[in-house]
Amino acid sequence: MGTRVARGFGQYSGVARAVERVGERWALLIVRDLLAGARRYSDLKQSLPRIPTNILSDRLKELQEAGVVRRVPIVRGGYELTEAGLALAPAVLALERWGWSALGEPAEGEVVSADALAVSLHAAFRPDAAASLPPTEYVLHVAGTSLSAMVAGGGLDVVPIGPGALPQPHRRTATAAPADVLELVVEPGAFRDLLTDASAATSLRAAAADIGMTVLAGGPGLVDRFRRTFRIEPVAPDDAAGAAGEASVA
Amino acid sequence: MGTRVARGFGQYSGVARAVERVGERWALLIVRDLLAGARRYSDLKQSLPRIPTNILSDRLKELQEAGVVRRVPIVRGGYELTEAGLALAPAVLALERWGWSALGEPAEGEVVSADALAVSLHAAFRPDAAASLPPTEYVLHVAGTSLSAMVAGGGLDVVPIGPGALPQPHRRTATAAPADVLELVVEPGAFRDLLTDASAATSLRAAAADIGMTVLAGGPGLVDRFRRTFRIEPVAPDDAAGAAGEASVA
DNA sequence: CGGGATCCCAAGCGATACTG
DNA sequence: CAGTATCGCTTGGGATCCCG
Repeated sequence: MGTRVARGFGQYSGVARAVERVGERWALLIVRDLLAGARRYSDLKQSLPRIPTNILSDRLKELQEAGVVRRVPIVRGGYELTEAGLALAPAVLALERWGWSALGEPAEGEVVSADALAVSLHAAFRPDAAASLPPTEYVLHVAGTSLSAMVAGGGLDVVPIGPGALPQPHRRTATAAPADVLELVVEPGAFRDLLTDASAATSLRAAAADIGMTVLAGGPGLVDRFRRTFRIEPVAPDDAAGAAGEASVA
Repeated sequence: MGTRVARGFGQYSGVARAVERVGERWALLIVRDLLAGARRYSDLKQSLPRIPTNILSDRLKELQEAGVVRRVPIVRGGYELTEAGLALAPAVLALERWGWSALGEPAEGEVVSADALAVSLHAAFRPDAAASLPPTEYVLHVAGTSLSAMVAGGGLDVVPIGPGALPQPHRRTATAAPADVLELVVEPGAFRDLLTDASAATSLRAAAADIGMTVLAGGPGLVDRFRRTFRIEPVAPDDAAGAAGEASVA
């Protein structure tokens, strides 16, 4: 049939409703990619290489029925988030932050897409830290994909670089070119270390080459600026022998 | 087999990892209930009436492997969240808030559990608003379950009422009895209206009986205080004819 | 009796092939 | 390019059964 009557959980609850709408396999990854901007069917298929085409088709239909996604009027095969879909941003970014704590090294065959990277940057972005820093452009090359993150005055704007399909109405308002530009080539694992603040805190620039990162452009100190602008707090590793009394939401 | 090798998405990404760990059907609802406190197998089975017992068993095993859940040392059949599991709170609460916007009326046969209710209150809680209000206890009776929410100085503590299993180490520190106590009996739909701030803003107390709510105890004004303390912003309904240019995370 | 494990069937998922 | 159709395989659902 394709479109399927969502199997409920029999609960009158917020998360139950949320999971009914965006909890099917692949659905939240589609939402994540659309959070980076409107995309066409083939764009999604490319940034989600392992999704079967029928599943992508089914999910897009279901997400439309759920009021999360709608078609872009003019563009053939174009999809974008509705208001309700955009409202998922806090939840998706929270999951993104949580997922980073478990992100280990990339497994065999795992890819990094530009959209995923863009959302990671949004999840890691610290507006208040950025507000007190001079405008900066960060150009990142990670695992074959490239993007540019403009940071100015507490705001963040990420756009993919390259033969970008679907010209976005990116409101990168013609601000004067930023004084500082940092351009990095990083391997996925090194990118995680960059954001996660893990081990190499101070010796990072020195050991840059060792951990899979090379600075193409940008003076010293810009890497530190990046790390103050983008950071995800790691979660304490699971303690098998934790003391008692642990419960309840913070 | 039971425990299953998690099917990956082939993505090196935070949300992909998150969904691999807690994205299976029912998993996030289990986490939600455990966010309300440690629970036993039978407690979970009761608050999730429609979960097949084998699925509950499988999920608990998987969540343990994922480092999200661990067994409670002494209690037989007791489960609780690990540090990593607790770190899911922001994501679960964000999903809870989003889900409320789509929560409509309860469908036939849908239940409301005390744990779900407790998480809803946490999701709706406004610490800054609460900080400027006098300490208050809210006793809610919704669809057969009851709970007490203590609000004092920007803090919230929710405990179920009744023959509560698994005596929680609830750090409801022996604060002096709150000056004000509001006790309500609300139907599920009315509870949603209470939180969602929807239509009946001012005429709420007058129309209390009409919308399925009765005040058992508490002076006038306490309902308004409740609504200032607990509120979830609704999401604009999906506009099928929205203008162009909508994209990117906020 | 609470805490699970086993079974079977239906539904969802994945891979491939195919069409407007 | 943007999907639809088909076909095995895997998972979830529901009932039953087992074990301490």
